[in-house]
Amino acid sequence: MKDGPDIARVAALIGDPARANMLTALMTGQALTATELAAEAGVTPQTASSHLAQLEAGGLVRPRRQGRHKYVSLAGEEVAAVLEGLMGLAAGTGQLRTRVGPRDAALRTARVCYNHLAGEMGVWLYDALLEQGYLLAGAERPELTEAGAAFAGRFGVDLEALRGRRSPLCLDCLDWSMRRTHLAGSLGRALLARILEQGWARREAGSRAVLFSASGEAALREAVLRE
Amino acid sequence: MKDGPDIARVAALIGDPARANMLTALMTGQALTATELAAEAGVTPQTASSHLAQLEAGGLVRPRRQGRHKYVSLAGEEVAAVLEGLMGLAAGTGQLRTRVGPRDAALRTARVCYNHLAGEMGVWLYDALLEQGYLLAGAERPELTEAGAAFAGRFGVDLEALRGRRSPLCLDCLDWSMRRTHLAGSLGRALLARILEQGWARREAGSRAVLFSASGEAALREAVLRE
DNA sequence: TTCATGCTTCGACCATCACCGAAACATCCG
DNA sequence: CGGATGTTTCGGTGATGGTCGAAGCATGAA
Repeated sequence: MKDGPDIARVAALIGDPARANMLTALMTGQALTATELAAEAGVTPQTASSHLAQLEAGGLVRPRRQGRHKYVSLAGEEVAAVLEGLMGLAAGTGQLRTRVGPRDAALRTARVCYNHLAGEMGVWLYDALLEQGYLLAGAERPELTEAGAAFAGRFGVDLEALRGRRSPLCLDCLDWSMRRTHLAGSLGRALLARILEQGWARREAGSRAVLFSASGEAALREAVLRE
Repeated sequence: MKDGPDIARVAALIGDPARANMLTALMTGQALTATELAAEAGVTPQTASSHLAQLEAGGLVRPRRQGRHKYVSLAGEEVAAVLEGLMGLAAGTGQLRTRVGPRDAALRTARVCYNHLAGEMGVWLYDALLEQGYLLAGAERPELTEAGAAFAGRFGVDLEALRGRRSPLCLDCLDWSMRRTHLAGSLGRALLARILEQGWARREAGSRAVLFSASGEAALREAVLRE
């Protein structure tokens, strides 16, 4: 039966190890050049070029030319969410590729998921926002309450600017390590940006890890939990 | 470079058209037999068997043998969520195939499966017991909770008598019209017995059909959902 | 301009894997 | 018991697609 949605085509794109490595590398949210991605995937630039062409045609990544460089980033949050979901499935079947180490622990604690916060801290933040009544879950997408809008203001997020964009304000994203939902969308991205701006946490170069300082973590909890 | 689980393995599983068609067919939540899935995928049973073995090894589907048939269903909600996400990524979201099950409407609605309730009502009852927290699924056999025991008492079931017997209290049984799980075991039998005793439904002579009256159906829903 | 760097296209090689025929195995029915 | 149906294993074939070398653009620097 040849009909049906082209789920196979998209999945086959992700299904190649070289392309999967590229996409995983792009989960940091950074835009990488074609040669950098070739190195990540462990293939020659020729091969990487072919892969990137396919990923573009499949709508998974978005290229941006700058001079003679070609910067590539994930096409959007939906792509990141699907990749995160796939990681959850892979982790669930015990097919971890990396042996557990200190770096893994850091990733589990807090990491970047495309452009928002994931890991234990991400899940905690999501749950806390729900508990404080700032966020309403249950529907197709989470919804920000009035109290939540006020909170965002206190947090230093310019909601009006975010609402003007096309991308949705709030989105659910599934965490592969926690198997729980955390907050994506432009609000999720803005919250992470503020956390970094405040110096509560910093990003490890070339990694998805987000390193909170002890005082930074306390400050975040304080900011979210205060009534 | 290599952080996170190996998504290529899982994605490659979904990436084959035949397997993708199988998974898409399973998105209804129904369990399908191996030959039915072969037809869905448009391949021979031999090929389908190979695909199913891979999907099982990858943890995407869960098999269940009943007689000489092999019923296969999705391994869990996470799998369905990922498939849903992939469908969203696919540009032209295709249509879902709708399979028509049994011919007799009455049998499909409610019937006797050996000694317990099957059909739409049977599946509804099973789901409702889960949702109310009366039943715990997921293990080898469903388990009755304390609240479930209390419910059984209110329902008029003598649990002590049932527990004395050798036959298991709770058993999963696969519905041939819904292709979903419903409750068998001595408790399943006792529940059906009480339903008939209360006059909520009656059996049609010489048939497996169980005919609920409108008030009887309402009474059953009331009894299960109250609180 | 000439050279260097980054990316893409072309061509060919080759491993992987889906596919099916045949046959074995398992289960149910009469 | 034998016959029918559903599922699995095995062996061999064929095709899709990843891979790289070599060469062809494109951009930036000297």
